[in-house]
Amino acid sequence: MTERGQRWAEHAHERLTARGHRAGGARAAGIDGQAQGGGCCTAAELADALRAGGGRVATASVYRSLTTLQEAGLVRASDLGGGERRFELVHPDGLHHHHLVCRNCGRMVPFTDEALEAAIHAVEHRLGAQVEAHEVTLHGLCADCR
Amino acid sequence: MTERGQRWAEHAHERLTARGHRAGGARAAGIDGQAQGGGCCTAAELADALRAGGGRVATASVYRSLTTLQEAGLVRASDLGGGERRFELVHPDGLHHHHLVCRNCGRMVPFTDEALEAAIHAVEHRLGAQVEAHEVTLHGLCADCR
DNA sequence: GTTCCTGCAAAGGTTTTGCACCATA
DNA sequence: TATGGTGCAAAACCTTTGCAGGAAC
Repeated sequence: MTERGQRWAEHAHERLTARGHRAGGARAAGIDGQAQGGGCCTAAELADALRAGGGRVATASVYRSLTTLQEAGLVRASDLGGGERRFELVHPDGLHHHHLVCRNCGRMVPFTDEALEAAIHAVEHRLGAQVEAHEVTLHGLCADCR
Repeated sequence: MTERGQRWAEHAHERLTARGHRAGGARAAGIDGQAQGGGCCTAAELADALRAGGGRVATASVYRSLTTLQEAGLVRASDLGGGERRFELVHPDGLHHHHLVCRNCGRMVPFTDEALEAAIHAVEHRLGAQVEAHEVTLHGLCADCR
């Protein structure tokens, strides 16, 4: 697990406890699994990962944990295509990234870009809207596969 | 149907014929339904629209038509959340738009933005990737609901 | 001890597949 | 006429919900 993921996991456990939630196995699967997986996992992947480690967890409970994490603003659901919902970490420092999905190797390459964020902010102003979240997904070939 | 949608429908029928596909009822539902619906419909909506007009079409066939349209580069699937896949028109002039999804009224507000496109193009270059398609989705409140 | 979380099972929804029939070219 | 598209039905898939048991506080 990356140090950044570790920090997020601690932050997530603390925030859930502060909100009055209890700590159980499925919650650990949701949080620690996300932190270890880098934060772009499906519910089934998280459940499988915990079961592979000897744990016993129901996929349904992972969904429930992820719903709780969403409500607490700790993860965000995103459909990158493929019919399955993936869940991303929301870091306390506010930094977030977007994704390039490679159609050859299937990898998801995360990236950040200030100009992109600025452009989105400008669109928000121009439309008179109030943007609370946004996602950008690029489809094509990653640098390795090109 | 808008004139732009009309042009797209003719273009789509021509391209499918050129690719050796035959014209049937479900294909008409896929193409004409998309053109009339403005190009942001689910498969079920397209099937219902045709059935409301007295036609008889299976939802499964609409899915098959949409798959064919995707392979021909005439529509693009996008998950805007909500668990259902929506299909958007791909216009021959290359112009495309993105969406603001209002969490209050549920409306999808389309928009275009050159600075946004430029920023994405710059990201593509910086990553050394080859971007073939991209989508930007904003979530929040539209101008009316704010 | 009480409340909430969890596992299991079943239901719900969307999308895909199998197969025989029919229409297009 | 031969091929591919179509409708119907069933399967497959992901996600949600109900319920009783168990764990956390």
